[in-house]
Amino acid sequence: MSASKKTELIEKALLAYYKGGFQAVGMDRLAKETGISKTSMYKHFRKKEDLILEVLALRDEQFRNWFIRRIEEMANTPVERLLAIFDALDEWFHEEDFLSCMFIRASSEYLKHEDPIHMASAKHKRLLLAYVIGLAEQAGIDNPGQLARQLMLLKEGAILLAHLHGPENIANNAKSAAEVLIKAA
Amino acid sequence: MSASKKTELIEKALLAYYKGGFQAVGMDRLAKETGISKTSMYKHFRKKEDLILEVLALRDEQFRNWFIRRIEEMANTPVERLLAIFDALDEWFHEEDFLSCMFIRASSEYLKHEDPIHMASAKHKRLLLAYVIGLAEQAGIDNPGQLARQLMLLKEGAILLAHLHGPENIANNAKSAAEVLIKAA
DNA sequence: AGCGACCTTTACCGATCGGTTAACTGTTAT
DNA sequence: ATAACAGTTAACCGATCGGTAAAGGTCGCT
Repeated sequence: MSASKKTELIEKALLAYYKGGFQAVGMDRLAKETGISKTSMYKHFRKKEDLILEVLALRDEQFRNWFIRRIEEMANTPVERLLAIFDALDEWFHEEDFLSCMFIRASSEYLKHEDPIHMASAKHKRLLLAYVIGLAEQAGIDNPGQLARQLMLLKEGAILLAHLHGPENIANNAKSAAEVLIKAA
Repeated sequence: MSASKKTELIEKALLAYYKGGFQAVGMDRLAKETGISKTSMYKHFRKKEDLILEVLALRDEQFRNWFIRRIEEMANTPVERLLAIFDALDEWFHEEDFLSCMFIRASSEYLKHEDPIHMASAKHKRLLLAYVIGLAEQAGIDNPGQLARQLMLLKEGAILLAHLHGPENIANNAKSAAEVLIKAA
């Protein structure tokens, strides 16, 4: 299998896991859906966990790229960008196949803090937090870490409730809370 | 099996699922851990899903009782109680075996909106929201629904990040955001 | 004692799980 | 022609999955 085939496998696995869940999608089903035999998969990944970790690495890159690019397209000043976080979320929530955040779900399926999959999920959230802290610093806010963490609370809560109760008004509600928090900071 | 035995089974299943996850804990393992044979279990539950639904019903009752009681013990005015939400969360996050919220996890394992387990999780969150709306109304806040939903965003985000990054300062951070939101409302 | 009704246990079902073995195919070098 | 090699495949492994059937115990009742 070529390197591009490996990439293709990871991309297809990402879609299958996103639609169906990590534990629920087995290696046989993955082989059937991707058209790649199990033996070929296991040439590249010692364990299922290793494949999942590569899937999460791809998703981390994809999502952060999309999220940050979208925010910077939609707003130009740091403060506006802090608010644009929630406009980007709103777009995401209204995608046809939105099924929560892959990393939230991963940490719910792999519960223990020492689990590599759990740790990868935590890392993704930390990287996003770091970006938001950067925006808060550029905005000249006192205690940018505190504001950024509060906006992340709103963001994670919004993802959850958009999945549980549907996307209507969730992001907007979070955005108006964010406005208040930013003005106060 | 007596009715009390059935209750005992549900209680033990709750602990096993909370520690290990719904999909990861199979019926055989459950039978071994509880000392109750599979056949006996299937006398009372047609499917595993039915058992999970009863476990979630118990958890819903347990958690909401504890949460509301704790809030009302800690504070007396409606506004103070809106803030005490986050003190109660802080206690929860620091429990030794805290492993996120059972309903968040359930909705991450059973993704589809039509899934009964997913729906039970959504219902739990709606019941909690209703309680918070009640507090906001008692506090005489304009648009109590909006404030309550925003506080719920903070709450769900706090649960997630306490699970992913550890409990330190998460609830406190959410609480100071809540103070700002309440003052503005 | 003997019958039946209930409850529990053991043993089993086919399907699927994550993971491996060994045989097969196609290409290249000699 | 053939040997060596890489890449792929189907077939298989023991374990476990959710769920069931049949046998075994225990009880009150006659």
